Amino acid sequence: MSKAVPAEKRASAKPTINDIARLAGVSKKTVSRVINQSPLLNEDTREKVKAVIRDTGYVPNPQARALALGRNFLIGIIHDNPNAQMILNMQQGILEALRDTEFEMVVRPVDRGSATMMDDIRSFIMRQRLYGVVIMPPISENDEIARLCRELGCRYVRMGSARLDDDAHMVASNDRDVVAEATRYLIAQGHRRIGLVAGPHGFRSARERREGFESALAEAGIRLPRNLIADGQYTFESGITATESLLDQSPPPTAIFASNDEMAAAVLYTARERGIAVPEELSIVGFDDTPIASRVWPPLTTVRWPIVAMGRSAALKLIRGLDSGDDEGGEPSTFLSTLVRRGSVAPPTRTD
Amino acid sequence: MSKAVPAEKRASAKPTINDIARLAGVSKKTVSRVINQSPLLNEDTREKVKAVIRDTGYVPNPQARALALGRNFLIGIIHDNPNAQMILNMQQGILEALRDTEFEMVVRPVDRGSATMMDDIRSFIMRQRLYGVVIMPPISENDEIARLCRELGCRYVRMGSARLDDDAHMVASNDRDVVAEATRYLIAQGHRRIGLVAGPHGFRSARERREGFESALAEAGIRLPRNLIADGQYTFESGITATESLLDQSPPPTAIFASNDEMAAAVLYTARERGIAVPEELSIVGFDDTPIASRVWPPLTTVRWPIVAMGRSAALKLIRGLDSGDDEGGEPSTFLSTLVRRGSVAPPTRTD
DNA sequence: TTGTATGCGTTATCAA
DNA sequence: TTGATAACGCATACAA
Repeated sequence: MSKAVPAEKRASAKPTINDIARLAGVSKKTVSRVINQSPLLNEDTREKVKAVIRDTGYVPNPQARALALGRNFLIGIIHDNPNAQMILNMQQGILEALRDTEFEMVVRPVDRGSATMMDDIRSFIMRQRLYGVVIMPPISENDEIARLCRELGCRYVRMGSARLDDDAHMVASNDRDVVAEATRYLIAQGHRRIGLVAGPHGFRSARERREGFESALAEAGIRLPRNLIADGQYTFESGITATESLLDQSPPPTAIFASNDEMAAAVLYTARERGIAVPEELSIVGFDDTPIASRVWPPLTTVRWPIVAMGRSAALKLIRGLDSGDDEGGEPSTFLSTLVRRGSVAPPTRTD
Repeated sequence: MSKAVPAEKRASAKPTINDIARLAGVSKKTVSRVINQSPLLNEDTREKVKAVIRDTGYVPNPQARALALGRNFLIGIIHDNPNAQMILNMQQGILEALRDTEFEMVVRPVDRGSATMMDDIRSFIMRQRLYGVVIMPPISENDEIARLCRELGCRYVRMGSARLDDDAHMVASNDRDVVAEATRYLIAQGHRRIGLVAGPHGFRSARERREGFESALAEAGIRLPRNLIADGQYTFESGITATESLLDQSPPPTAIFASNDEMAAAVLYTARERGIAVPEELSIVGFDDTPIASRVWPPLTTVRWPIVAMGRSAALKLIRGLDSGDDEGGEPSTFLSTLVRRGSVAPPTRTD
């Protein structure tokens, strides 16, 4: 090919694989092998090329790689989560794992109410040729999405409150266990009439937390009257309504476990509104350890799950999937949440 | 689930521009012209090709376009923001603008303390060949980053509390005005000793809010003693310290304006800790209208800025930059924040 | 162990 | 107004 047409390349132009090959006196393919860490390469050649790459500051063009490989170096994060802090913590964990790799993170909020949600996700994955996706709760509980990912050949990891999938596709917390622990803590403080603000029907996390709550009561031989369970939707507003129905009982509960912090904050808010002293007349336990839990007065006893670590692990599962088929000896799949004890729990001052 | 969807979407058989050209009986360049809305095209040809595109469900491959064009269809969002809700609202606004376009959003948190921050941003923009970036406060106040974007030929829009750049590169709120309004509201309630929890030095938003506060006091002829100004860092913890120093004054203020909600929550927290009744003994005003403002008791009077609309506008400024050189008659650059009155303000019960 | 030729899906050049 | 052909930067088969 003649060099009549192309103009003299500017010194500032980004070097390409051709420049490296020319400067190192090898073919492009050899440079490509160095980049992709091919095992069959003479060490001297490898070092020579590496030196040129260092000197020139060469970085492979991700778009060209994406085109040639038929897939992009993008990790998607799919969520329909109202909890901003959780999403950001997850993003932080994922980005920690992606730091110093060629991957970038793209975010896609979805609307579970939308009729086109599955198609949206499909075109998101297809168009961007995503390398993999991390699916956040509660949308992660939707098995359809996991099936779609498999169908499209897109790696995925789901985050959730229980094991919904095999180890390679899951980072889970032990919601049931830790809620049982939290409930035992309330019982140990002397509480017997304990109310539950449950999460929405159909949410696995809601079920896990409820079952943990119920199992701890059963284990202590405490009967749970039906009217001490109020349904919530994980929102502050629904928490208000649920709390009102609990506090209207006679006698009212001396403690309430709310299935997330939003609703726990609503319990506290409602108690204040009614002039009920917390924790003296009413103890409260939440779940998530979002910032709000530590910013209200009194600060809320709650459950903290290691979301950043889960995000990091989820991303590593995705990008490590390259070399190791299974995940044994790799990233953990279950993460232990812990009870954080703050000022919203005290022994009951009233006994019935 | 999505069986009604046209079968062309199968992963195995994605049509390419060649397929469209063959089916339409034209060259690929002509198809390319249709895709890119080239003006010099026979209408009949255009319609014919469009019909084939519709029928096949053809979608151009973004990776190939990125390679050929030398730039990607990605909008970056750069932030170093501790306020999760603000980031998510911004993301929502940007995504609303990007919906039904070929653009995707990629998120990049940065660490202003890091020595490599500028290099991180540079390589982020260069490697991904970003189409444009939205820069969130407070990092948006850094003029170096704007200069870097210009140098790299990357479009950018900054979000901030004041106009730091020209219209095409800025979405700003009127912090100074609205804080003056909030302060006048406190004065109208009868407050004279009003404390300020200021934001960090060097933050433009902190300066704007402080100046709005001071101007309203000056305008009412109220002298602001030096010891009624406490420095904060926009964090809850710093708000605690600042509030303590204010409440230790004698006499203490009857109202406090905190430069963001995190610190306003800290004011409330500290007041509760000391048994000071809010709003009877102490009125509180915050800024941001984050979820926490409406979830504490009493709910906080605060300033709400239209972040979703600002995000939408920022993204539109970026992707509209194509056809219209200037931004006249286009997206607005200034957005009006509003005072949200809740229960944390009341007339003072004590007069000095 | 290394190189050559070709493909990935699109856009740009320039001639028809 | 349209089309043949060459980029774009990298990876893979297949040779050497």
